[in-house]
Amino acid sequence: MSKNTVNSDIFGRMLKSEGLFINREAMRPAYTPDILPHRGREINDLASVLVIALRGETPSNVFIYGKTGTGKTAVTKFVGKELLKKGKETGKHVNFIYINCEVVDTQYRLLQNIANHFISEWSERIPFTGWPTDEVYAKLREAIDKAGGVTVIILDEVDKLKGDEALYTLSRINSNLLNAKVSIVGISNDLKFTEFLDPRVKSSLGEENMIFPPYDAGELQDILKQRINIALRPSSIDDDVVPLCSALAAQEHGDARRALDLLRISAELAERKGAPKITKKYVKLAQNKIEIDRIIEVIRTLPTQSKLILFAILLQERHNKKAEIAGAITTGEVYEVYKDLCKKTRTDSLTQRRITDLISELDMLGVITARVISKGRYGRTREIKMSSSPDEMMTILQEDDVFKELAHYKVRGQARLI
DNA sequence: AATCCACAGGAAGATTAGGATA
DNA sequence: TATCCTAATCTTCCTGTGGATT
Repeated sequence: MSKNTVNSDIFGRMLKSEGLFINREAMRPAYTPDILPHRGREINDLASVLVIALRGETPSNVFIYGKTGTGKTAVTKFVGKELLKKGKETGKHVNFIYINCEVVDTQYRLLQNIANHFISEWSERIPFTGWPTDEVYAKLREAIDKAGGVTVIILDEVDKLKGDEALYTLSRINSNLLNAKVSIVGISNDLKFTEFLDPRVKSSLGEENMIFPPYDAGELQDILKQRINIALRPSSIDDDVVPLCSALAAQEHGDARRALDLLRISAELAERKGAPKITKKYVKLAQNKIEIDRIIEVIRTLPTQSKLILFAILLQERHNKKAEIAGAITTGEVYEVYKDLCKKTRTDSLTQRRITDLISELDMLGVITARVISKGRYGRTREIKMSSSPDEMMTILQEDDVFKELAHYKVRGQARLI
């Protein structure tokens, strides 16, 4: 935006200006396209298990594994949609319920959710809380039986479900039904998930297992191209952008969501800059933005103690820079500043042993880099560095009330050896 | 070659928080 | 509601160590 434009009717002008998008939604993770490239096999496999429902019989329970962004959710939703469509065409009674267990994560809420799917009357619905769990279960049985037919229940991210009792209850439900049939499709990105399950649940849930392999770079390219056709204006993208996004996402275990995010954010950044084309430059910027957003989110959800440590690191680094002290920060320095911060905020301080662990935790989260080095005669310690953008981190930390009173805190000068 | 710093990081036990159970 | 259980957190005590210095 140039400085001499008038500030009136900003939205009007923004709407009029040619954007890069035709259909922004098609780039979002939640969007399910009509064609899923390179997932024909998986669609077929799942469908061949579930067709049985259209013959009025109970399909085997299925367990689907695969890393994030390998199309598990998209495939199951797609097959579900087709199943419902065919059910309607052929007059067979088929129900399809999709539940994300990260949102609905307790036995009560799971049963309540499924039951409410069958109950349209608001007054009849099961409340969020208040009923004994077995009563919800009874109501659920009643509702499913009344609806009849075959019900396919998708449990996305089953590993997030608290306790395996919910799964046990559900896997047994068929023996309590007279008029209806239920089969369960569990989705998880944790391959080791079933190892910790009750063996009874394990055998009943894993009648059929499917593994979704990650996409390779070429497949990712096809996915991106397909979305680009729907989402973007023609010739609004450089030829080398798609290969780049695909290659970057392929490095991260072939995550299609990642590739799409990268492309969408590149497009958004390019559009915001008023660029006519998405170029490599914007992919780099997008990558950077994703990383910063991730770090910001991590910091925001950090426990107070870790925030204090990070704050101490930031302060010490700022102090060192100002005093022109070369070299990275050490654990001991951080601990001293940290203890002082605790005193100022009247927080209980932890021992240095624990701080050691918390520092390596911050390192694993990618917020800082902490490498063990030896300074010979002067001991062994961790060399702590900020990964990037300390100013943003500072801003985020300051959202926390604990830091309100530390706004003007200064690290007192201390003599440093070496 | 021996010393010794300034911590790393393992082991085990104590404390705490949160959730399940009676 | 009380109490019991478990997993996570934290402390205490400890041994180990890379390499500049002596």
